[in-house]
Amino acid sequence: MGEARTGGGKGAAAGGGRRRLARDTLSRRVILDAAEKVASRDGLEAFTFQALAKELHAHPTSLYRHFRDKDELILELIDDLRARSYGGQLQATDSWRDDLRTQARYIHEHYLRYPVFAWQMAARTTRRPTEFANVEFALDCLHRAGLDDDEAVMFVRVFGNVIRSLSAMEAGLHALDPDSRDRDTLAWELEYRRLPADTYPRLAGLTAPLTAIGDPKIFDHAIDMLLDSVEARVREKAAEG
Amino acid sequence: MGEARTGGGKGAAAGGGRRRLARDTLSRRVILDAAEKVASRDGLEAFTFQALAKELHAHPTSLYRHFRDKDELILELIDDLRARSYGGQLQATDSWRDDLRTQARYIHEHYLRYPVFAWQMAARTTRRPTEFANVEFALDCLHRAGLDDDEAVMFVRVFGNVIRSLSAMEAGLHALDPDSRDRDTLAWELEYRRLPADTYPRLAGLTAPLTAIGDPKIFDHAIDMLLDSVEARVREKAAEG
DNA sequence: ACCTGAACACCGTTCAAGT
DNA sequence: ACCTGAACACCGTTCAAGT
Repeated sequence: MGEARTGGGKGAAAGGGRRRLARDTLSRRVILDAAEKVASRDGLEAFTFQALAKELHAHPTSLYRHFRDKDELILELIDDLRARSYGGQLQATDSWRDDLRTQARYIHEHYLRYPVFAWQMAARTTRRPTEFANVEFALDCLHRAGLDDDEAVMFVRVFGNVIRSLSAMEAGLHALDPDSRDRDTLAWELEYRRLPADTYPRLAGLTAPLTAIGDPKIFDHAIDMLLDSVEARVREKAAEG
Repeated sequence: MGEARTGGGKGAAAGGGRRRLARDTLSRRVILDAAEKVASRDGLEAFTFQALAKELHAHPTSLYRHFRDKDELILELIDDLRARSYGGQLQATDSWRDDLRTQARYIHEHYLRYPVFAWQMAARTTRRPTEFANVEFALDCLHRAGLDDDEAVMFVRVFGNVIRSLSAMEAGLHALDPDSRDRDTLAWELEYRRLPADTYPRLAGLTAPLTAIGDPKIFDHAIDMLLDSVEARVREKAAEG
């Protein structure tokens, strides 16, 4: 909101008397690489076709030859980043629980590395190998744990949705401007504890400070609670039969 | 992306030779009501100052007298909607578990009713009475369950973050254009199950269909698993002495 | 005091024109 | 074929001017 823009200057459009780009300089690959660079360097607000074109020393409208629209570019980029970030890195060990936790951590880290696209990564289905491999891996872990198909199918979804949505929220928080972020964090630590005891007895009586919404510990706790719940179910099944 | 815009036409700006708005027609209250109307009726894309001004038969820039910027308007609106949606509706019963589940459901429904602001509702701290009351209520439930302060503080955060981020994701899915939504849902039900058995044995061998990302059952399952985990902790404490 | 008009610096996207 | 320029229909926001 109103922070300094990179662009502009005063000279002729896009950097003075630049000459025309050599034929076939642009391609999906080249554009995706530039897109990753711009997104990581300048953030969500700055991720525009004009900024991207500038990075490539090209004209904004040239990109339309290679991608139908911005949405197509983003979806493609999401898959590309995923593949490079944890494509084929997951290895099964002899502990299904550790494996699921490792997977959760990979995904979580990936979101924090590319907060710009967090929301889209969480909600869209790309139908591409990395996505397939993730689901396959989680299903395998749950199978090894001893869940049957119905339970595994539901849990893989609960687990996946919680991982992705929590990661997206946390990543989004990181992408917020630092001022509002600090104000929010402080609110949880201080403001909330000064509320009148008659209307908010529990809040007022708290001995420990409230954890802030963006606290990284929350993610690990949530994952562990879900895994505990699976383990309980597994034990229950063992006792039954 | 490219669907019909409400605005425009060809006549003079903002509806022909309209005359000036009577003095003091505008106020925070009036603007917020119009904002809710526009947001629910036309969705996120259409939620602009120009559309809002049109609804009010006012000039877009008039709104700046009453709100510093769009961000301030949205934050204020979020709190307003929350207060009207479940302000003071929560009543403690004799089951802390039911109470937490009811709270989760209220919040979930609220997000689905206003998907436009789902993301902002999930991540921002408004520091207003409805938010205070929600935290107070959840803390009270956990206290009644038998958790101590440290545990309650962490769990209230895990629980709240999961509720809000899952709700935001689901709401965002509902705000997607129907085409991509249908394609995604079908992908999970069909495409995923036709993958080659040699690379994806677990997926290929599934007897039950994969649940789609947006399936409403997921939310309830996630909540129940977390509550199970609290109950287990409570039992553990009781056993310890 | 409150509302409006003109203007600025941006967006994504289309389409005809240059090389 | 591939890149560019001009143009269109928007954005949020500022600030001087009308009533």
